[in-house]
Amino acid sequence: MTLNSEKERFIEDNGLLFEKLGVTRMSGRILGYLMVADKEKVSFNELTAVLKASKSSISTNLKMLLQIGFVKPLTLPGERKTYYMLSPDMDWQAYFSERLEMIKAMNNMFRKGLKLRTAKKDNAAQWLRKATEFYGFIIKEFPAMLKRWEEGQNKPG
Amino acid sequence: MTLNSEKERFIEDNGLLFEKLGVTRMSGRILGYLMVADKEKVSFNELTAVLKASKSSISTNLKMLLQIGFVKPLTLPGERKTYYMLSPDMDWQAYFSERLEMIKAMNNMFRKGLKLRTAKKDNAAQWLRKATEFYGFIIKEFPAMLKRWEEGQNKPG
DNA sequence: CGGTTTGTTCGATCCTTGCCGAACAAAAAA
DNA sequence: TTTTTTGTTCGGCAAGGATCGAACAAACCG
Repeated sequence: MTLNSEKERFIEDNGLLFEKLGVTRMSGRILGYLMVADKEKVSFNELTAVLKASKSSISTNLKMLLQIGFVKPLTLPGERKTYYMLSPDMDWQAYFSERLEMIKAMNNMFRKGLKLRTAKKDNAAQWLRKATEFYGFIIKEFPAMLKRWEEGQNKPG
Repeated sequence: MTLNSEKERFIEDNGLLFEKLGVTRMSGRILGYLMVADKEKVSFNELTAVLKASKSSISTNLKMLLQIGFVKPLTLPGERKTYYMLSPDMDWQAYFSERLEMIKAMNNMFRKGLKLRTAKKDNAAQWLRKATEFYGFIIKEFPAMLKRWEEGQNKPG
C-alpha cells in the first residue's frame, strides 16, 4: 500500500496524460495505480489512501472508468467491499469504435457546411468536399482495421 | 457580412463540437464561419464583427488554426490586410499523423507500466500486454491506411 | 510629422469544472 | 438498536483557461 517514487511518478504522469486527452487527472491516476499496483485487486479505500484523494473524487472517477470499460468490479463471498481491477476482458475495439463517433460528428459538420453554402465550386467548397472524402475514408476503413485485429487475435494460438 | 440563422447555428454548433474535442470554442466558430461564408477570403476585422468577438481572441485562435494547418493567410498586392481562407492544400494525412502521437504516448505508458510491475503474469500484466499489442497494431496499421488514401488520391482521375 | 489601419500582447475577469468535505444512505455487525 | 463499514451525492471552493479590454507596435497614409 506504499509506493516507490518511480511508481508514484508513473501515476502522476498518467494523470497528466489523461488530462491532455481530455479526461480527468484523477481517473488517470486511478488507472495508473491499477497498472503498477502489483496486486490483483484494489479496494476503494486503498485508492483514497494511496492517491491521497477524497472519497467523492474516487467515487466519481471510478464510476467513469467502469463506464468506459477499463475497470471491472470484483466482489468476493463473505466480503462487503467491492474491489476493482483492470478489466480482464477489456474490449479495445469497442473503445476505439466509440472514439470513431467524434470523427463521424466532424464529418457531419463538413457535410452540413457544404450544404449551407451557395457557392459549391470555390475553394471552401472544395476544402469541404475533400474533408468529407477523407473522413469518409477513415470511417469506412477503420472498422475494417479493427476487424483485422480481431481476426489476428483468434487464430495465432 | 450578415448571416442567416441557419448559418449562425452551424457556427455555434461547430464551436461546441470543437470544445468537445478539446479545442477552444472560438477556433471552432472561426472555422465554422470560413466553411459557410460563401466568399473566398475573410479578413481579420470581418471575423471580429461577424463573431462578435474581441480582436485578442480572434488573433489567438486564428494563429492556432494557422498553426495546425486548417487555415492559410492570403495577401494581395496593394492591400495591407491579411485575408484568411481554408487551406487550399490542406494536408489531412499530416493532421492525422499528428493525432497518432497521442496513441503513441498511451502505448509508452502501457509499456512503462508493465516494466514497473514485479508480477508479469497476473491480470494487470496481461491487460497491459494486450493494450500494448493493440496500440502497437494501430500504430503500425494507421500509416498504411493513410498511404492507401494517398494512393487513392493520385490515380482515380 | 501626426493619424489611421491592422493586428499583437498582456493583465484582468469570468466561467467552467475537478476536487473536497460534509451530509446522507444502506447494509452488516455488535 | 446503535455503531461501523462502504460508499454516494450535493453544495461550495479554488484552479485553470478562454475571452475580453486596453495598451502597445508596426506599417502605411496624408
